[in-house]
Amino acid sequence: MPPAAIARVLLDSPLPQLDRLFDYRIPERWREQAVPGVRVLVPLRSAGRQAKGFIVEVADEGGFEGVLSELDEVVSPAPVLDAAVWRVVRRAADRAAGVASDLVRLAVPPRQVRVEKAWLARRAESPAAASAREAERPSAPAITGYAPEALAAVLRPGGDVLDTGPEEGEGRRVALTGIPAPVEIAPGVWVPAALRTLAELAVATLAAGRSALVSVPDYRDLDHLAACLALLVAADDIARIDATQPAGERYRAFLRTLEPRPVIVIGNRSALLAPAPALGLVALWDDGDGLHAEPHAPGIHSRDLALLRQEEAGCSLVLAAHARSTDVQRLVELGWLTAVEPLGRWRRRITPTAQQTATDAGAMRARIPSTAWRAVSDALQHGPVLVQVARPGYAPRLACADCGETARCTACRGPLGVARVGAAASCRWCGALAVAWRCATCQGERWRTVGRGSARTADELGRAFPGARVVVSDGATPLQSAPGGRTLVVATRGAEPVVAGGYRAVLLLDGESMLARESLRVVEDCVRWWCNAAALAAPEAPVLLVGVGGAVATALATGHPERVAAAELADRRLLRFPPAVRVAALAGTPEAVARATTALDDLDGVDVLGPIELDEGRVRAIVRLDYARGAEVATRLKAELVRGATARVPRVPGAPPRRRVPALRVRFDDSEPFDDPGQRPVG
DNA sequence: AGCACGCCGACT
DNA sequence: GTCGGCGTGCTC
Repeated sequence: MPPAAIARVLLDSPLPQLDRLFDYRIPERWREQAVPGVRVLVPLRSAGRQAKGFIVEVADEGGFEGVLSELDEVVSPAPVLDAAVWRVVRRAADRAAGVASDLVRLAVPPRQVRVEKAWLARRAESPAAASAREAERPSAPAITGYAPEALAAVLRPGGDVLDTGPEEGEGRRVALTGIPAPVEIAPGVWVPAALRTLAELAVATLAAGRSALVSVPDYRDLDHLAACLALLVAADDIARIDATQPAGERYRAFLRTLEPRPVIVIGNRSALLAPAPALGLVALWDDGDGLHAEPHAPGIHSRDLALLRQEEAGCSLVLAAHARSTDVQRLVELGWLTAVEPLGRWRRRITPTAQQTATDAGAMRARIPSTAWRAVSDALQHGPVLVQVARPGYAPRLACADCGETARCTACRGPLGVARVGAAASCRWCGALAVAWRCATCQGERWRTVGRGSARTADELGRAFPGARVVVSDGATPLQSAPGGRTLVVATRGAEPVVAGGYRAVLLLDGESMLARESLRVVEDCVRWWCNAAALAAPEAPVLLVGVGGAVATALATGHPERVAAAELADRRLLRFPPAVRVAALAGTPEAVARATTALDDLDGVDVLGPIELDEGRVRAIVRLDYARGAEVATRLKAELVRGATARVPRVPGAPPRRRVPALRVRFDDSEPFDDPGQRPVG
């Protein structure tokens, strides 16, 4: 086939009105190199003005009627935008009324010229290397702790969409409950068993000659996963893609995923958009973790990326967690995912323990019921004990000593707290020291501490259990692992370290205040935090949850956290809240928001909450939509975004700088609008 | 975003 | 007569 004459190019621009393919004539000198996936420079509108972009496809004739410009330059012959990745990116952007290039930036790391040149040179000189290494394929490991037949479909090689009928697809997409205990993978090296499971699944996929993508929410998970994989496969079989790496290393890992030899890609969100040949498995750990929600536009959740990637590749999908999210529960109930549990002996029970009313026995004793107190004492004889608390610092909140009103920062209205024993009060949002503080309500000048953070809990436990070493692990300074022996580990939720052999007891404090947070997802978040902490306990160790009762406690006591997800989902269906429906938050000028909601007026299965006032002159409305309406709503909102981007903001005469704030912002599937911003956690 | 095009007010 | 203000629209 002769080289094509026309390149269809995606421009690297965040503007919604440029989010489509532009045709360019390929000049003779670039004919060989102008292939799909390469970075290019193209003229845009006027000579001299250049835009970066990617060739998405080439053709002999374009659909464009006008006169075509010529491509300026093929930046490099490396085809960095993979065709399959492009299809996923396009679909993901369309689903969220977003701009594809925002996702391409996530999928394709910034170019590193030296690294790329070295890679291209190596590739040119040894095309035989790939086949030579075929012989070194790892042997398939067993998947520890699960019935082999439960995961057989996940591990079946092949899996092209075309040869997979509905029956054959059965069991290929799985909601996997993790094994709730740490395991020793090498002498003295302990990791959460669930991450070993993901490593085993990935290696089994590689052994079948296919690539695997594994995405985890945070870096401690990633380190555990990497440690497991390092014991099972060669370093060259693993590509680690995460944003904290030096740029060169990251780009080298990314280029590895472009090679024809199958690879295991690990990382966070970006790993789900790695090219990876012959994709056999997409796996995601702990989809409920907030770190899987992308803060940047267009804010696609890792779970959605995983689902789209799996669908595009027709491969296996594993969404693994200790506690099921309502989103995964929905997919299980739809039959889209098959639930797989570890073999029976691994059911983890969390024992609810009633909160005692305070007596004169001391504050700490009141906070810890006597049964729990005894359990901790006993467990400390045998090894470390984990105490989970809700908040970091010494005193998470201060209140006016006179009127009791929450003490707030004079600069930003954030809540004041005390980080360490004897430290000065400071704002938990902006960090400003509270000098010359006065109560906004009663003008009082003295405050008192309210509640206990990790530091204060550690302080008190240290005194209550003399002879025990106390260590603190919180969001600011998380520990990957903690020492054994007679140790009390006080950790904020999500920052619990792993200890050798597992904790001999786990005490979950502050359940009541964690549940009191005003958030749509508070219950499933709490259950997730508790189950994840419980999973760090030794197999037979007691796990005690203080001060939580009701159906949630019952589900946890019987070892069935998924029942909480089912009940929550049922509630959300009644209320028409996500994930029973999809939502789109529309923020902007009242006119732009009104026009956008009007554009959706005639659609069934779509309703609008609000708009409500935000800050100066801006409003927000929430659109709720049935899943079946997703494509139509996204298309119409995208059209509104294009219009809003070109229409000017009404100008105020005499106003100094004309704000270049877009008239309309659209964000799909973000539950933040349902949460109380006043209780925003920080750090 | 940028940049050109276009249609009304003060100017050599 | 035309220089240039910024409102308007487009980018293969």
